[in-house]
Amino acid sequence: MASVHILNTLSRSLEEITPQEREGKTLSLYTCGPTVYAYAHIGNFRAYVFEDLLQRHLQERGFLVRRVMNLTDVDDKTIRGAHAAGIALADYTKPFKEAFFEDFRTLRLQEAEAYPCATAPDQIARMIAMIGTLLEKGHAYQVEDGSVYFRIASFPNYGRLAHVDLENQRPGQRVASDEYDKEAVADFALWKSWVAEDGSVGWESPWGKGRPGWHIECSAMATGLLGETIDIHCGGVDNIFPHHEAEIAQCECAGGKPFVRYWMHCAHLMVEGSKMAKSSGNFFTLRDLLEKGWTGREVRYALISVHYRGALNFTFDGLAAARTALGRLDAWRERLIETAGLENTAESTDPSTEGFFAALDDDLNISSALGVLFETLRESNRRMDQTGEGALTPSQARGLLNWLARVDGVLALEPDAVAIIPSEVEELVAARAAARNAKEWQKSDEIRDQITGLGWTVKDTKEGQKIIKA
RNA sequence: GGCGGGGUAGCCAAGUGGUAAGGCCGGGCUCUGCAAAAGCCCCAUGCGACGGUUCGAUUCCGUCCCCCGCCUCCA
Repeated sequence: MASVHILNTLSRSLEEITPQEREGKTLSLYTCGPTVYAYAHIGNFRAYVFEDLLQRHLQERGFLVRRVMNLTDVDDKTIRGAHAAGIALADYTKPFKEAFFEDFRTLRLQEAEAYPCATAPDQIARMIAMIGTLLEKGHAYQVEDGSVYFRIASFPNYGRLAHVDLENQRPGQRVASDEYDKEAVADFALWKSWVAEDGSVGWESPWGKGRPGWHIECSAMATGLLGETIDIHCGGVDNIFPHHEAEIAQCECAGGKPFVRYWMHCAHLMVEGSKMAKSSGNFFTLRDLLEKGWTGREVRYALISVHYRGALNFTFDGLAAARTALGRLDAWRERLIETAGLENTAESTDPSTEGFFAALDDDLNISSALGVLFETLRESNRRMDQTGEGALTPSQARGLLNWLARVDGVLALEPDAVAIIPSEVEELVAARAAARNAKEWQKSDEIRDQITGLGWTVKDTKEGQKIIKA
């Protein structure tokens, strides 16, 4: 039985992932989702692609993964955006939510079990209940304007995840005007009382009209849907402090149980040496890249092919490399299909191919896994070049295809569905075949130009003409 | 200042106390009417710098240099 090991941010050591129940197979996975005030950029999606790889590999290893991803649809930025647009908050966030799910599918991310929204009435109710509990237990306090803050001094473990000592922290640049009467600078808002800029945004609570703080949103949604102790919690490294630290404080103070067993964080996507961020303006959305002619799976490959804990420099050279590598994989796949023919029985693959999954067991070592994939590709191509002794047999090809199906289950990089070839193009291809048989090369080339003019590319292979969308 | 991640061929990148995976680019060849595609082969005496330990270090230890991130609502 294979065991999956990951680097736990909390312990900073490699740990084997095990279910909470002795004989169980289920793992709960909570992943911080987007704030829907704009289109998510591909830096955001790097985290989601990493989480998708994690989920798929855990499934390959026999676990049942219950994944929840939240959508933050109320915060300063969404309120500001709605206000600027002069529309209701829900109307402002709706198109960004829809776009997010569209991008999600384009990148072949597996569906989560639930996507709770912070503004859902049941979630708001849960947040209010949690805040009430924290107040009762003395972990929170209300200030003059009605806002409620978490009392960090009441939770000695605060800072354990990030390994920070609050005494050594430099004060941040921002000092919000509504936080002047906090007990301690580091105390964070659980409930923000309504102010004029909030417009129509606000919910009634025991502390008056207001809205939840960002941290309590995640705490409430995570424990509400997955239970008081979650197995794996992921996010970007920038969320370790203070967001995840705050989540721990809230959940463990309110519930009294350990909040998360394994914390995993992925490094940033970089652009020319700096972190890709909306605030820096150096970002690309998936839409930007699709418009430039890149496909979802090419972007997925580029994002998935670097280990999640290393910074990934985003470049168009990198995308081009992804495209070429995928083309090789596609050609190999087709060759295997041809070699396998109608053969049903599969010969087991070389044991070394299991190295692909073993590499992922080791904290998702994707580079090593891809190394196995491409070595397998070359070795079997070599054998398909041969005839007679040593040549790849149909049943061996079938075995490799079966293995490849498992690899696809984890990487999800199989080719897009073949585009439907218009009858007009089909006719030209047939005419060209006839011209080629008659060795009328000039006519053949003319027809090829016509096909190209219609937006298709024709290639002459040993098996005849192949047509792909240009 | 505190904490964390990193410096491996033109680019991306894995890895190991015993002599450097893999991908892209580039070069060669094969296939081929041409073109394109594809396949195979080649491509780091070298792993930020300098010391030390060792039979042997890119890998361990020490010192130093450089890059990036977080430090209160950024994945």
